[in-house]
Amino acid sequence: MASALTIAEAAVATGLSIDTLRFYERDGLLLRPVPRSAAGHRRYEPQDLSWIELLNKLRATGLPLRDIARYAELVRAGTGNEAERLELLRAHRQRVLEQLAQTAEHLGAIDRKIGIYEATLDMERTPAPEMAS
Amino acid sequence: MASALTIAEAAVATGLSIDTLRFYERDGLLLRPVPRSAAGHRRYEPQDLSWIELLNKLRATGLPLRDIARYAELVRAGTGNEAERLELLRAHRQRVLEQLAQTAEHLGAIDRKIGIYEATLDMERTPAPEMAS
DNA sequence: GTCACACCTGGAGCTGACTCCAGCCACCTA
DNA sequence: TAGGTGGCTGGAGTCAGCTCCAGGTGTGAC
Repeated sequence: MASALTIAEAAVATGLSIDTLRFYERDGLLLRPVPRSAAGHRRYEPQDLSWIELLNKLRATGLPLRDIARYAELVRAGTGNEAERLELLRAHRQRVLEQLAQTAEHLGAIDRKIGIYEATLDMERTPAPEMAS
Repeated sequence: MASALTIAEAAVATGLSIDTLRFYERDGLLLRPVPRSAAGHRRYEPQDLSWIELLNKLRATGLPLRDIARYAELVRAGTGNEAERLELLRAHRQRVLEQLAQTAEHLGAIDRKIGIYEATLDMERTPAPEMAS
């Protein structure tokens, strides 16, 4: 089994820091305690890494760690609570959509501001033609 | 001049809390100290409110308060630094675009996850037709 | 065997962005 | 003139999400 990563490798693979990986585990954000080597060192298996990838996506889209912990708890509890998991994801999806729309709108305002500065600077570079000459 | 708002009114108008309005002012995020009434109470004028609206958009799109303070500082310094302001806004715009793209991508993954749960629950509700009968 | 190295734990510290509080003042109303 | 309301200040507290640290262990290289 070549496919178990050390914590340093897992950090590179997931884009998280070593400290953050340990912190997430302590906080119950993972589906299980990461398996250990004989020496007690963490060995991340593919299932651990793919869960962390999902976790990263949820976090990057703004789901608080508390909610991710709740979701992990549901998954750990096994089949039977799929409706609640679905509800959690749908609620998050909804917020993400709203946030996307908002951001796009605000981006428009920022773009207009940029346009104004561009015009200002353009005018400086090519001043209005002088009256005589 | 009916158009100057108390801090309580400004809070409603901007969606910020009274404490946050004072905090932003203390931290130099506004273009000027908000004018005061004879009693020393803040009176927000239209120009203050419209700056706060821009501030809100920058913040809502993820620009750190430190960078907003820097931008405010440039605006306060008057004409002559438009290139730097433009640079700041363009850099922010770029990050917002990247973040939008990322979020949209992650949303896709979340949607797929939702699809899986929906399928699971659907199957439960309408079990496969039985063999005999 | 001793050195470096990667990793371990529990707990403290930090950053960003607020939020709350005590103690005070000014205006209005009855 | 007494009480209530709304605002003031400076400073402390809070919360999320990490990040750092001291002191310790197991493993391989020389």
